[in-house]
Amino acid sequence: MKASELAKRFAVNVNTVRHYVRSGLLTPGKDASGYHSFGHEEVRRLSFILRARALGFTLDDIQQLLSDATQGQSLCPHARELIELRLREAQEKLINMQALVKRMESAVEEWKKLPDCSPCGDHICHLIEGDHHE
Amino acid sequence: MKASELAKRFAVNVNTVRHYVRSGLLTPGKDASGYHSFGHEEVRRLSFILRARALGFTLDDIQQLLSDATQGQSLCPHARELIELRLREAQEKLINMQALVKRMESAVEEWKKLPDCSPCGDHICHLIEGDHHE
DNA sequence: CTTAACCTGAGAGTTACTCGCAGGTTTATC
DNA sequence: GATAAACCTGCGAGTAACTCTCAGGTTAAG
Repeated sequence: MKASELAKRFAVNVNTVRHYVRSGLLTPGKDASGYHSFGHEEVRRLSFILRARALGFTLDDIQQLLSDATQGQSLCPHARELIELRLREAQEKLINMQALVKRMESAVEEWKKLPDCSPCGDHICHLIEGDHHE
Repeated sequence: MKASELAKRFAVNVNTVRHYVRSGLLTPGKDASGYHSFGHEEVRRLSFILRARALGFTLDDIQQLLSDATQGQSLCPHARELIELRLREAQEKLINMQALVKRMESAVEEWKKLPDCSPCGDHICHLIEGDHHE
């Protein structure tokens, strides 16, 4: 199976597959003319990668887990540890995003009440510099 | 005022100030020995940049707004247009983050009920590959 | 006068792709 | 059998917004 076929099968960009090859997450063989040759094992690995990615693991995490696996170790403890770390990070990021969206939404609302202005010696843009979102 | 003093005054990393200089957001003068010299104008610009950044504008947006301002134009219409765009993007990102965090939280919960395993021919990690989060 | 502390620009590293390129391969058409 | 369209390859660079490191120059302290 060639890179483009694999990509189509999983509905991902061919460049994503190539990116995974380049970063060592996938290690296909080569056919006579130098084309990648993905077998069952690689299909399974890509499936694993996409699942893990959807659960918030980084590509580096996934690399570590796959390398645990090839050493025959149980990677579950490692996976549990990593997902809790990534979850904490994601929760923090989520809180920041929520606050940002709120700030943006109130700014848009407030700005509706305010007229346009021109930059003068005192300010660059009274909308952005104003005290309505402090 | 030198870069490090400006950074301290706004409680940002010196490298952030340098980054803004490098990307043309700040254009300080130079003293006799080649050190940056930030005046009132630059202080005001940095203040503007940080406010705008906190409202979700990208550095590129801010660059555009500042360039509107130096041309004496009212940048308010532009600012209103940009913030609505960035708000829509942020809302979408927020929704994705919420979904991700939910997926991660249920995975962590589900995994608590499951034992560790070793990789075998059928799977790499039954936690990640399992159907409990479909 | 030396040394520590500071400054500079430039370059690389971060994340996870995505795109473009030059050059080689395969397939289809004439 | 020639040619062209449609693939494939590795590699380099671009994305956002910093952050870190480096070598080399400057200044303040002892």
